[in-house]
Amino acid sequence: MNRRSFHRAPEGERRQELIEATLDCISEFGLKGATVRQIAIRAGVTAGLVRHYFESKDQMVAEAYRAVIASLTEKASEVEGDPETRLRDFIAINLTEPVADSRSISLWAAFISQVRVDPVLSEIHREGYIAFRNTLQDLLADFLAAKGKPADAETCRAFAIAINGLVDGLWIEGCLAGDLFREGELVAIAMSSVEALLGTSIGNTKQ
Amino acid sequence: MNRRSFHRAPEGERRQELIEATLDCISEFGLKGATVRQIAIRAGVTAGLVRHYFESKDQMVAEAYRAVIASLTEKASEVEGDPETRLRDFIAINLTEPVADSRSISLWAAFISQVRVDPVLSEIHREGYIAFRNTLQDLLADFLAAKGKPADAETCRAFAIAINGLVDGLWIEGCLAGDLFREGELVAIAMSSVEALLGTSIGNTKQ
DNA sequence: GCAGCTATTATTCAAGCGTATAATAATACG
DNA sequence: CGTATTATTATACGCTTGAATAATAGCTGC
Repeated sequence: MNRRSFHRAPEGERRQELIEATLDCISEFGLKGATVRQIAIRAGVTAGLVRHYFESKDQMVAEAYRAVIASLTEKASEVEGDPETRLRDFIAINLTEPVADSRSISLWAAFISQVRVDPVLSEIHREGYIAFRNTLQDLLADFLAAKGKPADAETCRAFAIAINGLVDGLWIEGCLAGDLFREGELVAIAMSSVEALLGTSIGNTKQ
Repeated sequence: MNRRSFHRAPEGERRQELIEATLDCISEFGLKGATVRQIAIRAGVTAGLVRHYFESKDQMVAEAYRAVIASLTEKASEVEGDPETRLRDFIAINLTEPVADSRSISLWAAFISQVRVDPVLSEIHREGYIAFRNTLQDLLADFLAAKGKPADAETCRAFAIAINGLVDGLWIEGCLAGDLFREGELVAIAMSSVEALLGTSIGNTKQ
């Protein structure tokens, strides 16, 4: 009747570990395979503990989704410097690791597939999407203004929609079939495409 | 001890019904909620019948995925007319119903989330992606040639990657948040974006 | 209109699911 | 150093799952 020995995790840390373990399981085994038991094994605890930190498994999964959205968003909103640099970095960040990798898209797709099913996830998604596009739209407004181009709201909106679509689409291509592209090819295509769309150089001189 | 009455379905028809019911359930309840019993109810049969037509539930799901890929692909590859018309129709078809709707993306996402998990689904995905991009690349080669623009393989490849990304990205935006866009807005943005990318009018005169 | 075939139903099974509960080991505090 | 607190383990429960099996209803050909 020996019980396992264990250590009590500091405030909030175990919660974080459980969420991370949830994401690991979802990306490796799918939503279906991310069972409470599997997640507990991954986190190095027993299954019962989940219910000590979360009201239900569903609630834990929803919080895990928030974490995914945050990680996909935060890197891109940390760009600094003049508008041109920020735009360039925004594009590059979203099309290279760690944002662009197969784990990310597995997680993203798993949750997207539930958006129609679960109103909670649906709301989390919508907030994240709007925030992401607004970040891009503001970036474009600054950039166009700096270039002396027309930057009215309607123009920026259309550009933001198009470039958001382009970046998302290339992100997906890269995540799902990265081996079909040469090193840096997707970023290069994105840069020249954005230049063509905006009708302006974005000084992609680092290459 | 009355048994339910039933009718024997003609060759192949029941298979098709089961696959359709599978897709209905996945889009409504997610992969997790698409149980053999739920699928059978949707198809109007009992659960046992599934195993009469398929070796396992997994095999049925894989065939359902093939059906999704086919339905997302076939409409776009049926375009006819001169290269300019075909390119325009290709874009429009992919960004309007029935290709662009919330059911489609739920299904697409559900399967994409499994690509890392299940090698069978992974292979189905890759074939579909390559076929789709090749269709687009051929379309672009014809179009550029007709316009007297350079249409070497490398150029077409880059354009195909970019436009594929753009269309996919806009498709996702439209599917997930269609209410954030005005009627026809996404198609219009796609058309003018492609014109900017290719540096050529695509005679979007129908508008 | 009957005999044979098989598509379909009905029922059962073991395994795995999320959750509930009780025992206990680790820590914090006087 | 002893005691209260609670994070964690261990175990059990009711339910659902995909699958296997046996019984039977509907069709086909003669």
